Amino acid sequence: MSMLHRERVLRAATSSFLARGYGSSVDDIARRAGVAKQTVYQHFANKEELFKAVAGDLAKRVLVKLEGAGNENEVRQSLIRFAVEYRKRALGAQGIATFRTLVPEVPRFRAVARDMYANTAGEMVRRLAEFLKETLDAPDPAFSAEMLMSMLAGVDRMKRLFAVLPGPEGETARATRIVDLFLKAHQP
Amino acid sequence: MSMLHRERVLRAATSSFLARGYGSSVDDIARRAGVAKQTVYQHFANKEELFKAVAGDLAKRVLVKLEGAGNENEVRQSLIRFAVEYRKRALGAQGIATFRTLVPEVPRFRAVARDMYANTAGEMVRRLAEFLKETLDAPDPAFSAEMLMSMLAGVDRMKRLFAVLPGPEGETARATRIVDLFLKAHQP
DNA sequence: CTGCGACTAGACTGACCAGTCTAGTTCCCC
DNA sequence: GGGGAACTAGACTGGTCAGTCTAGTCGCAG
Repeated sequence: MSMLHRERVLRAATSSFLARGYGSSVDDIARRAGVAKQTVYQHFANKEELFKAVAGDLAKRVLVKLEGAGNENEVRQSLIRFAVEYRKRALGAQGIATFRTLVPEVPRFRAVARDMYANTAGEMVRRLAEFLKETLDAPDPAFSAEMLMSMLAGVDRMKRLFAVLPGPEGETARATRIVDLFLKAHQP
Repeated sequence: MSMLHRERVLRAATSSFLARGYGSSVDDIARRAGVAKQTVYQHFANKEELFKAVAGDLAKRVLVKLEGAGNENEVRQSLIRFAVEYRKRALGAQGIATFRTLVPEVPRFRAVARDMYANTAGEMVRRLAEFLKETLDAPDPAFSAEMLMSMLAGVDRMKRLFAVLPGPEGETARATRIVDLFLKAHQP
């Protein structure tokens, strides 16, 4: 029973925090979980601990695979696949809601926030850098990785965060255009 | 008297909202302004209106000038000056605090948020696109402008938002490196 | 059948807060 | 000197919320 209820609470808390931020009430979370408020406190010491648990779960959902490649065209294809997938996670409704929920609470949870960054965007940069080092022989792969990630989710994330509708360009087309610009900047 | 007090309230509200988000209490803002709570309500119908006024003021502080240029090296220098200045505003303590304050409240003020984007980052993209069209003859200047803005404040903004310390590289050096990468991608 | 641990509904405390109201002050304009 | 607009301190209402407490239910292990 115990773990089952814990899961229910965690799921309800996730959707509640995503929808209304840290301001969501514990009463509301308990109601959504179909559980008594006391049960919430049986599994989590207080609201902050519950939030940390939710935040940890949420952060993990951003990670994207990045497969190796042989010739030059395969590198491009791999990067495009990566780009499309990463944008799907980072710019999708859930990614944006996650961002909106976590960002304002960072001052309250500085250490946790740092870890979360390291396990998500930071980890992504590391993997991408490794890939670029092997395939493109980039002189500063970490820098290159950061630039590609920035182009994939810089202004476009801002637009979504500020409720601005994205342009008419298709997702794949935009990802491809960005990867090609990136590759052009990395020609020998 | 009237305007003087209005200003005091606005300034106090700005620093309060920046420090604690929309959750700041009106009592607190009035106290910081050295003013009775009633006076706040004499100038702003309610807390939401006060927040909108503050948000409008805050947003305007991001805009950066972009001066014209003649030969190729001057273009580079102009872009570097722009890059350094833009990063100073977008990534400085106040820029980050502004971001943290506004982002979670967007759902509450969708229309205002859209306008704010249009007047700041959006306007910036337009000006930059105009500049790139004239100086670099870029085929899609709006896209190029978005990519430069993304590289200037993509991953680096994320790092600051998540309390991750930025690397040891100096601000000017990083801005220069980004501009050079951008220019390399736009060679004919 | 006994005792225990997880659960339930719901009441309760203490705190905080937006917004209103009262009663009185200060200052300026007519 | 009279009137009005902006101001003051502070009390008050009605609401929300985190976290605790009570009293009781349910199922299971010994």
